[in-house]
Amino acid sequence: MAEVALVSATIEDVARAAEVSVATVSRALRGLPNVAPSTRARVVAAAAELEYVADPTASRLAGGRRMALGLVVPLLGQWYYAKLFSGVEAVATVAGYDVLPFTTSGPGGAERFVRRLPFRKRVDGLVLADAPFDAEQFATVVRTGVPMVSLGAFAEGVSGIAVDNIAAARLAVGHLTSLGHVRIALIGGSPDDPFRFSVPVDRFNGYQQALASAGLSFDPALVVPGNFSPEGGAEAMQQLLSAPSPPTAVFAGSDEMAIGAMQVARDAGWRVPEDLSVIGIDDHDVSAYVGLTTIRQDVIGQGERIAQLLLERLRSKDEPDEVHELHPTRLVVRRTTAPAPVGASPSR
Amino acid sequence: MAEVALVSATIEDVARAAEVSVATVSRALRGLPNVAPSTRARVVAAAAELEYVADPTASRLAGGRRMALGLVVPLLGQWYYAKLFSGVEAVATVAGYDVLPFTTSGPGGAERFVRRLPFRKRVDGLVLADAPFDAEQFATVVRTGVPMVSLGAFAEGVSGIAVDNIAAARLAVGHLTSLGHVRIALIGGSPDDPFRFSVPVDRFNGYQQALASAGLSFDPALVVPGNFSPEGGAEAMQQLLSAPSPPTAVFAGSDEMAIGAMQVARDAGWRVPEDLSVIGIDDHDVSAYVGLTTIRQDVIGQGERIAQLLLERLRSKDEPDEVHELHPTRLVVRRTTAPAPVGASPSR
DNA sequence: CCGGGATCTGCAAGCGCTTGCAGATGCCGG
DNA sequence: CCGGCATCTGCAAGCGCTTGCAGATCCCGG
Repeated sequence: MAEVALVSATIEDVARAAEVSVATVSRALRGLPNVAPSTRARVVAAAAELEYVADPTASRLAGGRRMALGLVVPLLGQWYYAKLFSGVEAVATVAGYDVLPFTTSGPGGAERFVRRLPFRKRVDGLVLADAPFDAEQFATVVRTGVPMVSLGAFAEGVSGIAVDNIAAARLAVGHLTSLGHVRIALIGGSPDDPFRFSVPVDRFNGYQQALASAGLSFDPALVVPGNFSPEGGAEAMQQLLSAPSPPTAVFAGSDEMAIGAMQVARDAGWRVPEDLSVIGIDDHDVSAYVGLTTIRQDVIGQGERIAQLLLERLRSKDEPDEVHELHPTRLVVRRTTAPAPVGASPSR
Repeated sequence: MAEVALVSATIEDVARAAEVSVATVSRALRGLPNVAPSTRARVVAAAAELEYVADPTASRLAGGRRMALGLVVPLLGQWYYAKLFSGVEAVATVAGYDVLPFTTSGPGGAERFVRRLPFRKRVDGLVLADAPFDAEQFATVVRTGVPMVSLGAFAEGVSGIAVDNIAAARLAVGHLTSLGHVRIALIGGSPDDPFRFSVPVDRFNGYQQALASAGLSFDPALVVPGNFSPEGGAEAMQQLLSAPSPPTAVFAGSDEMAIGAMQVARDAGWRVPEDLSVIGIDDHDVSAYVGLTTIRQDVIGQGERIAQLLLERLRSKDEPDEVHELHPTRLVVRRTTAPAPVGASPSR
């Protein structure tokens, strides 16, 4: 049993114990070639005896690699980003990388992030998730030369993945039109919403396309921002309810907004799905349990994939080809969507 | 406009540009005393011109402090831990610390964590959140000498905070008994559940105390594990429904379990709250929007507080007094609890 | 028995900072 | 006008590793 390690062993202690040089210890412990098996065994034994672990800070300095990935997200603590983080973290950890979160919606927001570029010299690569940057800000970030990949929105020069938001929106709205709905509202992020960048735009486009496919007209009064939160969804629904000619179905850009919206509708005496159909996007952990029809996406899987992409990029010396992957979504029908109420299809 | 910084400036570049020594640059930029104002200005200007930022890795090595906090949680990506993370991260960031997550429920679980002690030499301090360690494992972690604080369960020798789970459970069950409920089920973590450690135990005790206070008898058949997930809550409810004498009210140890339970009950034709009252703990983001009555706790606030506690501990040279803070909870009555159905109060 | 390549190991120079110590300078009161 | 102290600055030794290079050893075929 070893003593309490008030000051823990360094590589030098191990070298002394194994009667080799520190260089050999370093090579032996990291599994590098050109170390005699017997030597390696001796080193490993000494290291174990001393409970030695290499100081990552020193390794990083000497090795020139930070062994850390940055994850830029609007905020932590929201369902989507928490799942994303766990996916990224899982893959990064296995590869020996730490992952450092950077938020762009805290105090100062994206502007502060771009002014400080806090990831400089701390990470080897960056995952930009729904980065709310304008073109100039984006260019500033790119100019740091830090390898990066993007999630949720594609940018020239940067590999990335995203779900096909246009397709997802079409899937959702198509489900509603196939149920006979004619007045279909969209609760999205606001146009100037920093969150999820092009995501709301794509979903809006998909929404319009689906309406067009079904021969339905587009009514701007049925499009309201929802801020990707239950509160925002609730406010949006409030607004829709007071419209001169309210919708019979709502497509919300996230399940959290959908849940907020449903609540308001029910409070106002509308039955879901009899009077109002509601569909979301995400398949949030609780969605199955509130019966919400939704477009499912695999957020953890996206996190894992984007981390892999970044790690590959870091491994390959030569700049790899730019890749833009579209991840699939799936319609999950539950109990918040139903055929349009009869006689409730007004203006056309 | 500076050139593209393929290789970024080091402290030596700045020293050269400002015509001072690297030592002076270091002192000037960090705001240390004994630097002439004019010198400091010159250094700051040079640093700005070169877009210099100190390499944290080098600072850490030289400074002897890792400037990182470890956050040990069962898993990321769950509501509670995501919120916690964001609270910890906010405070740590302001103080210049990174926060590294460590999960204890992934592959290998707590055992792997204790065997590897992956936080060694990487963090200056550790937040143990609902650490699922037995006494021996806990001792091993403590023996590393890394300063630590705990969240969710108190341990001798370690400062920490927690919500008063006994009180919270009493509050919840008291609410139900005051509504006339007599058969009240508890959905908690399982006894051998790694998650949240003493939390389920405390809540169980509070549950029993509240029953006793109301003069109600305790029925072990009404206590089932729920694993702190919606799925677990659903399974638990399934079990309760098939009990010979089912409950009229359910107290779930988390809102996610409550939501899962409600769904199953409703699927089985029970009306909530007319036939079955349900109360949770947490006040999850969506709880307000599904009308769930709950015991609210401020998770982000707990994260902020525990981070402060740890930072204070790191700052003070002398070992500070051990502190055990109990954080308040609050009953939030919504629409899932109601008076016990009449004529439905059987065995007593 | 010898030369040369393959293997193994050690030396020492960093990686980019921080910091204790000492030297240089400037200022004050006596 | 001088000694002494306070203020400012630089020197250089680390922090604990990694890695290019060269020396030492060993083995084999010729």
